[in-house]
Amino acid sequence: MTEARPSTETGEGRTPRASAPGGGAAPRYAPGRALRPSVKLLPEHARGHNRSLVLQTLYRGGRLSRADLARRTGLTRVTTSDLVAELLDDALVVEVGQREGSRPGKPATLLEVNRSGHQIIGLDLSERGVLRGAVLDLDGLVVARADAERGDAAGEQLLAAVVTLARRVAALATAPVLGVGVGTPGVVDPTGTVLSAPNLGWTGVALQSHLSLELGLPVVVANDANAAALAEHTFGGAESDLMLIRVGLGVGAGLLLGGSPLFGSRYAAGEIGHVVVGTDGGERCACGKRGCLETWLSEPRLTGELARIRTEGGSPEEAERRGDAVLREAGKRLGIALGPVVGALNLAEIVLSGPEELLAGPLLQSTADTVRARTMQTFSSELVLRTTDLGPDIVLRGAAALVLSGRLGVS
Amino acid sequence: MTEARPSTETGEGRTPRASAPGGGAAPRYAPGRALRPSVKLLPEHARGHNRSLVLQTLYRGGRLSRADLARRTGLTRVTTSDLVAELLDDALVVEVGQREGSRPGKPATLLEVNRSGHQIIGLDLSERGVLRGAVLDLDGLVVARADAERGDAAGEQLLAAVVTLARRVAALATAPVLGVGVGTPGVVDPTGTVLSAPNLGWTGVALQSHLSLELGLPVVVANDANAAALAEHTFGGAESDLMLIRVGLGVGAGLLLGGSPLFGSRYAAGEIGHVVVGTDGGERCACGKRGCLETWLSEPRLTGELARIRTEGGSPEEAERRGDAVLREAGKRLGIALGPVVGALNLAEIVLSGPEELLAGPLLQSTADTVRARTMQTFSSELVLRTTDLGPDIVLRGAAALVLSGRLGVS
DNA sequence: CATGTTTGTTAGTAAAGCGTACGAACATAT
DNA sequence: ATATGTTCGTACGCTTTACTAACAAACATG
Repeated sequence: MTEARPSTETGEGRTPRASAPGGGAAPRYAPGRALRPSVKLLPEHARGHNRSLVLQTLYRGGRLSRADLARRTGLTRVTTSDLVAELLDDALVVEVGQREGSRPGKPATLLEVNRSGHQIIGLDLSERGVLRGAVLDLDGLVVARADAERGDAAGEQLLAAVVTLARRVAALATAPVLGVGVGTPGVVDPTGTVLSAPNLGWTGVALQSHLSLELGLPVVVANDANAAALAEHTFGGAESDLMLIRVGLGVGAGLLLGGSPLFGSRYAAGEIGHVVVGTDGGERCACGKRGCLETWLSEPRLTGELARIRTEGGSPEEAERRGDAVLREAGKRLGIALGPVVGALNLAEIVLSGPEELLAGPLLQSTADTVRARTMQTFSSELVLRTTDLGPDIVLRGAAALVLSGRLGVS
Repeated sequence: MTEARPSTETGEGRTPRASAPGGGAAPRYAPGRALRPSVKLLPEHARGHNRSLVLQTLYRGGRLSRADLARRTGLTRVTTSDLVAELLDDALVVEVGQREGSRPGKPATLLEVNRSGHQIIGLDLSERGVLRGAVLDLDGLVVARADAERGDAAGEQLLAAVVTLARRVAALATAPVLGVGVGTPGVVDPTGTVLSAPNLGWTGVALQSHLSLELGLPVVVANDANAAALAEHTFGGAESDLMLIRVGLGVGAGLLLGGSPLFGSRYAAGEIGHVVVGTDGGERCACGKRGCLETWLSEPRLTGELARIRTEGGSPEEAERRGDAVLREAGKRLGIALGPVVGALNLAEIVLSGPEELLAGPLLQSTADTVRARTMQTFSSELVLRTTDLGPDIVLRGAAALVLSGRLGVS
């Protein structure tokens, strides 16, 4: 079931330049890691890049022949053919018959991404009280699920629970596992170490290397909001300059700029929950400040407020009116916070993810109105502001997108 | 004097894979353009990358031997030697004697970037009423200057004036010109076309290709604030997650994230002047909204306000007190606008550029205080907020940095 | 003076992509 | 039916790139 090796991953010190490892059917390339300008670039890296390029083209373009791929990528038919042979070998691509329609010349052999040849394991640690896991296919669709009660586990104990869940999910896979993606709350560095996640009781937990060692599989770890943003881009058809806002216990954001996730100087990009918004005070926040975005927008605060209104009586219409006012105010605050970000980044799209019944109505509308009223018209007229279509599985699917992106260079 | 060919630059269609063009001593590589995942990557591109890597290492590291470079880059001594030979050939690097000090082994031949082997032409179109030009060395220091009155030239006429100035500056160069960098206000796309610059009366002006054709030199064009941000990073020792705020006629910003400039989905990133800030009204802005950042922070508005206070009389202490209050309020507004951006991007550094007498005192202090009061402590405690050390030449030097980065891969 | 160290270069090898050329398989014109 | 042209996929040889191995030069030290 598991196919890839334990993956020391980073620090590949002395890479043997041989073509295929003895291990058999393992994918041969760890493609396109971020090309920091301070790293040497070998021809074999170029090959990995081109291999990803071919796969990516096929992933986006549907059924294509080798010649089509060559035309689209700019590579030669020869080279393309060679790369395709490798991908066929690794069971990432399959031939699906010949092209119909009568044209002159030899009929083209159509290729497609092998949707059933591999599966991906996704873990979502961002929900309160429960650890969620799933097996997903290469399209990011959930094939099987397994959850685990979190109880009040934290620290080491929680880490063990995550490993156990991952094993249970892995057992559900019906095809070789391409890798494990994890979306976790907190600050995560690029090596997959959770630097700080108060909700989980984690500080400096080397989640990626630990899981990878325990499972013998490649593992990719990222912040849940970043994962969700990637999901929105890969599976939700979102633009490549995207901000995803997650409303839950707190408020967090994931940013995709020019198609690649933003980490920030201390890997804490997207932590907007404790930004003060507006110049007119506001409630006191747990962090000590007054008027943090979370004091207006978090799920507990909103549901609490709505419940209070309902219990206070009054006509149903009156309650709805007051409830909408609360939601609109929350949306307005979000809009106020987003204004400068939209201006500074020239974002193309903002996506809200969280409890649909809270976000989808007056809140979203009010956010949109506020952003438009507070930024240059050029920006706001081209800005798309919407709620996600990916539903509650967004982080699981984002985890899958992490693996696709990290292992295959597909996004 | 000019050495490089007219530079069709983009769209290199059929690149002959021959090693050196007949033209003689021209640098052979146009290095490290942004590696979009949708572009094929050839071994020769890898070589360009490695060449840049060696040069960059030397640029940052001072005097190093070939063996040193090999150790730092991870490349072999052989490969490094080969790349260095090329760089020597192109007069980008020089040998500067042997290493002193008694160690065993053959003494090392020290190398250095050839500071005087090439020069760069920088143009700054962002100042009111004047076009500024300069010859700079590879360290970004101004060697010679030439300015031109702009008068009320705009559109075609202004474009011609820019070409004329560029020619005058080029005539001042005393070494082969590596390229021409231009910092211009407005929205600039990556091909160097000015999509929109109201101040200059330009819409869709293909500045890069026009200049390049006229001058027969490689040309790089960017927004002035982006250029300034790059200058701050390359010459000012700033971090690689940086936001530079330019206060002048309006307010603009340039962003450097992870060391590379951010363009935004419509290439309009950094346009924060017309973001509404605060929730308490404010003056009406030329753009029609109320409370735009520019209504608090622009140079005309601040100098006007200060002049008004001074003419209104009162004791000097009273005038100073009231002047400081104006500056503090402006700083506070900037801080309010920056809060969400700092939180969303986890910036490491914010640099202010503009009239020193306005920015350096209470304004800066107030901005810093406000940002700290309105963002998570983790962020603010690690955030550096300061005015630039590069002075009024920041855009010229940024233009030079553009050329260094675009032509040599050095930043 | 022998030995060890560091530097920089020479020679040979493996990988990657290109260009050319070729057979296979099809449509269409004669 | 045959000839011609087109498109697809592959085989062969070449160039570029960076690697390994080996070596001479130039120094310090016992």
